[in-house]
Amino acid sequence: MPYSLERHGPDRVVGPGFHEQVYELVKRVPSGKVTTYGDLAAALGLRSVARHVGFALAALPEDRAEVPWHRVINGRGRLSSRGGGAQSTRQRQRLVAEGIAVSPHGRVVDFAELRFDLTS
DNA sequence: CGGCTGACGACCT
DNA sequence: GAGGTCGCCAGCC
Repeated sequence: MPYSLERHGPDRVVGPGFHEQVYELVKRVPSGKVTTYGDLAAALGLRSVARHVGFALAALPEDRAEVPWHRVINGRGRLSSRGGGAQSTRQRQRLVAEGIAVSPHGRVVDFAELRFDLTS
């Protein structure tokens, strides 16, 4: 079973604990820059919770527009959002709108240089 | 308390 | 590059 709002409704995942910490961290990523699930996890002090960072973003409600979730990609510099393809397309368009080039394969061009240092 | 599920990552073939 | 395996652990039944 994939993620569903039925089980992980906004009022259940937003607010307490982990998810909210992830959102606060993502909000620090400036326009034109990107970060990774692993970096966010490391910034939270738990390298191993990268998967949960992804899960937290998957559970991000539509009304949390202040959280730039589209700037979060995986450690290999690729877009990995699911949301049934449409979400991935939206992420791509938002990145391009910020001046970030994305290859046909979904890889962020010059990923290493656009990668935002969360610890700075 | 036990089991399940992953927007991941490191590593291997 | 393209697949597969395994470890990780918070939040939800």
